[in-house]
Amino acid sequence: MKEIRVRFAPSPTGPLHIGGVRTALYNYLFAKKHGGTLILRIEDTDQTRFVEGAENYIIESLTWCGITFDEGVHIGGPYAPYRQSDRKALYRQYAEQLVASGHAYYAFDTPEELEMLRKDYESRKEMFQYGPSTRLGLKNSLTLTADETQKLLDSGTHYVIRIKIPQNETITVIDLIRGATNFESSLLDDKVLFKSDGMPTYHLANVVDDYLMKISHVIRGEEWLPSAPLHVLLYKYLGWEEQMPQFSHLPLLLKPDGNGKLSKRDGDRLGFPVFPTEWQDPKSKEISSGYRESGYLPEAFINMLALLGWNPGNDQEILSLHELIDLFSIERCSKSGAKFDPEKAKWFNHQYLSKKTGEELAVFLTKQLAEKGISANQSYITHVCNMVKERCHLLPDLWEQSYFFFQAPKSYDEKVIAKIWKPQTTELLTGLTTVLVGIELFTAPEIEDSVKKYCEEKQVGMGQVMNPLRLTVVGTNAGPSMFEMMELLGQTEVLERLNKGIEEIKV
RNA sequence: GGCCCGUUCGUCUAGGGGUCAGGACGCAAGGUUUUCAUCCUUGAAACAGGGGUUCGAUUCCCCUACGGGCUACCA
Repeated sequence: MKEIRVRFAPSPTGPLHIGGVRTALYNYLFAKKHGGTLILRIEDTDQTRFVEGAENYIIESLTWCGITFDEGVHIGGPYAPYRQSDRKALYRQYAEQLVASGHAYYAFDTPEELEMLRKDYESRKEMFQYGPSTRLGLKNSLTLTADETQKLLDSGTHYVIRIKIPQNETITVIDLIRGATNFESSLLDDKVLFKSDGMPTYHLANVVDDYLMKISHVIRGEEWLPSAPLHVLLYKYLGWEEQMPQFSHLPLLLKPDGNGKLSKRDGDRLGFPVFPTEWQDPKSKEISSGYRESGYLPEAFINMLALLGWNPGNDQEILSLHELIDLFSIERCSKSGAKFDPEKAKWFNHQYLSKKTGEELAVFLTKQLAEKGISANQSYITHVCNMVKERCHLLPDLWEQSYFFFQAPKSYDEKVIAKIWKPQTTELLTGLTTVLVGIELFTAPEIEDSVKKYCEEKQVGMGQVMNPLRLTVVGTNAGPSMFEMMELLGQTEVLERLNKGIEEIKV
């Protein structure tokens, strides 16, 4: 069987959004599943769209996701270089080979001429197509004599090389997800393969590199399906039909609301990240938020993404990277686009977060505390994490759910006071202080015991005491188990807060 | 406009000629909890429409509608 070699081939035109990450992920899963090789190739044939730092961003954000490559622009490999601009010298010969074999031709029309032609057609409500029906009326090596063509070439006139699309052929694209799709060649146009700046277009570079790098499967977004017949033709005309990779076109990721494919704007508009990690535009300096910075765990992020357009065929939703590799199959990818759901992304993160150990989470909370100038000992922080982790969805919740372990309340929630602070509360709590002072071993069970006894003595329900007590200790009516919390805070601290509360809370 | 792809609860989806059309997110109601959250239980919620084929179609075929993608010397 043919060796499995797949590639992720982004353009460094900006940060990679989650749709791109998913494409990378599916390539990764496919490669790992079949013991194959995953390659990172940078497709930077359009130098006008180059964005500083984008390539680096792609590498770093995928690394955060846990997606690793076997060959690529950042690690080299047997088919280096892996950046198309570094392979520039290589493409011209293939374009010229196509001209020589009669499957392509030189075209000398300027962009301005073509633009005018398009406008002209448009005004007649028609679409201009550089193809079989029009190419004989344009300035190219098909209409010029060999002499004239040569003269233009020699004089340094700008030219492009276009594919000569055949007249009445049906081109079949076999796709592992969608099956066979037929395209009529007469509806295709003579796409530019080689640009006047000496660079190939995507179509040529992609086919040449996939061939040269022995790519066995092309897994890419659905937006490439319409140009797949062109690629099939290229393999055929270059004489590489036997080595043509198998195609899979992934469905698109759509906006959570409304219609259309997910874009950067949607994130800003709806308040969720569309990029794996934070990105700052080098020109506008505008910052786009990332999943990492928003407090998502990479495992959760990847798990969520994997299930957007693929599923294992059973009800299991929480899947480790290892399980994903094990279960993945390209045939189980869905055909229709998936609307992205930010709420479910949070749910996934909650699942992973609550299963982390206190030690693991302490690393994050320690960092958050440091930013606020708070320090505490590690075992205390670990304890706190264990106590609050199940209440957290995103990493910043660690602090949101536990701040009162690190600072006494500065104020008390008015609404809660109104609801629970009764006329006899002050007296009840004052009595409680003497009970708490008397506890020798300040542990949760001991405290619970004493408080229960106290309530029985006073003939009041636990809530009468516990709710106001929580208010004095936390500042509001939220938080984990009071008794465990008190044990962790310690007798002195609890009494201090209690006394302060009794002092300050008046109805 | 043309070409191509698609269409199961609001969303992600399973299923596939005879099913109570299953799960998850979200939502609602109960329960647990001294509180909030978690958690547990329950509930509402879907086969786009019309024609075929068939004893039977959500499942197969066709048409329509709707959605999406592409239609650059961008990728």
